[in-house]
Amino acid sequence: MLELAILGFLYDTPLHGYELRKRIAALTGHVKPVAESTLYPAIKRLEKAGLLDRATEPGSVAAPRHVLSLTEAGRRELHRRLAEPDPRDISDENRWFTVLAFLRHLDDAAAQAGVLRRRLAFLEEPASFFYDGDRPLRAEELDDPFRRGVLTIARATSRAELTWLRETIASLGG
Amino acid sequence: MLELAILGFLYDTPLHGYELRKRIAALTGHVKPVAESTLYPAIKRLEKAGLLDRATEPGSVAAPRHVLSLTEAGRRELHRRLAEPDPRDISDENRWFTVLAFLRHLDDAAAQAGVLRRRLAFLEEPASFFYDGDRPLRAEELDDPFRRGVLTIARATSRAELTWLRETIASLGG
DNA sequence: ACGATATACCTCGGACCCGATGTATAGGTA
DNA sequence: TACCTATACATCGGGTCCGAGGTATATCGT
Repeated sequence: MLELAILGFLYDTPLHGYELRKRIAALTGHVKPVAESTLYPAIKRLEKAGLLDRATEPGSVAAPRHVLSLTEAGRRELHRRLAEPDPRDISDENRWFTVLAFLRHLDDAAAQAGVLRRRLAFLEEPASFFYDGDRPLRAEELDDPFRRGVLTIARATSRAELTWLRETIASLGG
Repeated sequence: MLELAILGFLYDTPLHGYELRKRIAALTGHVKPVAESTLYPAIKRLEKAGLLDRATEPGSVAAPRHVLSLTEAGRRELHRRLAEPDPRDISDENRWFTVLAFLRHLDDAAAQAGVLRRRLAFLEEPASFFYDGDRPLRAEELDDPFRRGVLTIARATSRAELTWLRETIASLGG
């Protein structure tokens, strides 16, 4: 998820680590903060894998900046991660939102629609958080008000997203 | 999140690891699967910390079961984790849902309302995923249909949850 | 002159997580 | 007979993540 965000932001324009940190904080930080001690090693990983280039520039304010840019391999890797997301990227909303935030970088509309269709299939499966044996329970069947809340919220999300997915897939010519 | 689920399920009734695994899979597994090799070490951690007791029983079908039950310290720890959730438990929906799934174990209605109020405060803060400088952007201001989708879905979730939170806090006498 | 804050990067240890793999037993099925 | 699935537990290595702490420079307020 973090690596996808790094690749996604750098696809648009080269950035140094500190600026990257601020952009990632703006994107997902209010929900899932990312520590500096997570970001810098992640940058090193991607650099070591040949996906990033580093160019040292004199710092405009303080210490020298390491301006990062995607290599050709990095651009390909971003496309690969967007076109063939991990199952977790589909099911986990945090990761899914990160995919959506950068899906425009996949310039093929059919490939974009394919990714949306995978999320659609996931949401259309009958699933709950609470079961009676194998049968998924509905909000109305629960006594616990907090568990009822979980289902109420999840259902609202699911409805909004299903509507949006179907519209968007249609508008992509899928 | 995993540890909270273990403590939460065992609060109701003793269970062996394999059954615990199935319950956790039913609760959060469709969104965020938990591997066996994550569960068993987590059980050991909690046991080592004195929160769990283990009693070996002959297996009803196959290998002998290790039936796990909460110690008094384990019950206190669950209450503590529910009453004073980590900030991440409030902001991250996956973790928040786990808190909600077991919040009924906190028998004090005022404490329950306090936890809901923390989530309410988080949702009432003006936040987005995308910004123009410091100003959070609305869905309508975005050209990118995928990013617009993120905000559309997030807004639907937020609205449903705000309504539910306010109702539930009121009904708790908060 | 002093401290706080922002910029800009980094390391270390410990905790956590996962995939792969292993060890058994029992039941079904080809 | 052979294999697959389910039950039930566990370890190992590699990787990821975070909090705490460290190193500088520049700016601003007091």
